Amino acid sequence: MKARQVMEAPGKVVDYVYFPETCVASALALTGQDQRIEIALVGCEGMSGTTLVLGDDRSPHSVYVQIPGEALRMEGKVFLKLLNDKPELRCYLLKFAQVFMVQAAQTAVANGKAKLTERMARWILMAHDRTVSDDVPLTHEFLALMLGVRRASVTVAMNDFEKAGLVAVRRGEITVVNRKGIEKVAGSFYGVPEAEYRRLIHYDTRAG
Amino acid sequence: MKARQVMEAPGKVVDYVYFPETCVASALALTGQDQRIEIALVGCEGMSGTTLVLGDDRSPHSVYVQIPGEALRMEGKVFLKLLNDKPELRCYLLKFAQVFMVQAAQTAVANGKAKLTERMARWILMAHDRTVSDDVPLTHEFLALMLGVRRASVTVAMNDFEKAGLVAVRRGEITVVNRKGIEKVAGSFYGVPEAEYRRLIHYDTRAG
DNA sequence: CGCAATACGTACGGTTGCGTACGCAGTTAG
DNA sequence: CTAACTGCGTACGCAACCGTACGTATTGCG
Repeated sequence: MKARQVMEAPGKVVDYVYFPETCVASALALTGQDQRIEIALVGCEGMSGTTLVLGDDRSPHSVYVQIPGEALRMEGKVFLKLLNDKPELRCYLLKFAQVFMVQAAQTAVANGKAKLTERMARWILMAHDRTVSDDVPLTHEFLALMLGVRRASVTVAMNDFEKAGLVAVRRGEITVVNRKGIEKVAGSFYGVPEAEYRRLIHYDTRAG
Repeated sequence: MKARQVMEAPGKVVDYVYFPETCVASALALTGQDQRIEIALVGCEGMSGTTLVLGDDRSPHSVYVQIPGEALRMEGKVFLKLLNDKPELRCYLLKFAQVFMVQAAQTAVANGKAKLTERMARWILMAHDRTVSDDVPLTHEFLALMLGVRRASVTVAMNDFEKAGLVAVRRGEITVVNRKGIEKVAGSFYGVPEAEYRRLIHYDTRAG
């Protein structure tokens, strides 16, 4: 999967569901016109196309690849058949849908109450959880789109992070240096969906 | 149901599911410590306890009555049995879960990109959709909690709304006067979950 | 190798909303 | 009746972030 490759488009029928292996995808919510913001990240812990699990056929969000890598995909129709044949699969995937919802809810809290640095730390941690290396290939421009802020604000905040020894920054790439430190910055804005995931699906992320 | 009566507490097992008739409930997301904000409103169009529909037994949110009124309730265990016996019921309720998720997602967008006046207009409309009269009994203090802003900010914004002839304000009560006008203020931050609801469940709200 | 495009650094005034604080009015309780 | 409480109006300095803009460094491409 290449960067910015589309998995779901808002209002469109979901033709394929994707199960990321090493790539990471962003789910963006959008208003009727223009305004958009990220609500969740999906990596190997989840899937795109949860709307099918919930019995709908169209996506309410825009989902696309944020960090390139590999993913498995399946035709929507085949997936639906599988869901019907294997009740335990649906049961499992419903739990991921719940985690997804919790992630969206926590994003709402963060967007409403957290400062930019806290939100950015949260985002870096979520991305880090879903990548194999410590490198997150992403431009400030895109991160700004995700967080719904100016590109320049990201640049300034990221430089502060670098000065504090939390990350290393190169053109189009961010490297996690001091994860604990970033967790400290994110504070209580990071961790709730991750804990929920562990509780429901019993699988450990980097967060431990 | 009296105001502030609890339907779900975060991390607790959901003993009862509620189906509001004339009351309106708020779902709040909270971080590990203190920070909280509303992510969705639930009225007669939906239910509390969607987590049970998704196969979990604990609530990730705090849900309580915001506007008093009547509601039906059912024991969680009975509800689960019913879900298993009636697949079409589960199918229906999964769609509401999806609408709930979209509502949370749109709240995330609004919290990230909208101004206070836009968010407040959005909230008033959502509450209005779920009440029978045009009166929304609610203090500025509580609305501030919902929106995650200062109480004083709500007061100022609400007075501006009143001066503009959009609402009438009395102690602890807001009356919708010019709904169209409020919709104009909310702009594209209102309407997405409502359209989704109509699409999935074919039921018209006041908006329609 | 040179040019264009991309990505990042920086700056400045302006707006929004915060934190805090105080006063007043309506409402309830003794 | 009066005191306490709750809800609302208002004020002031301040921090965060925006919109806009322009400059610089790196990269890709012809």
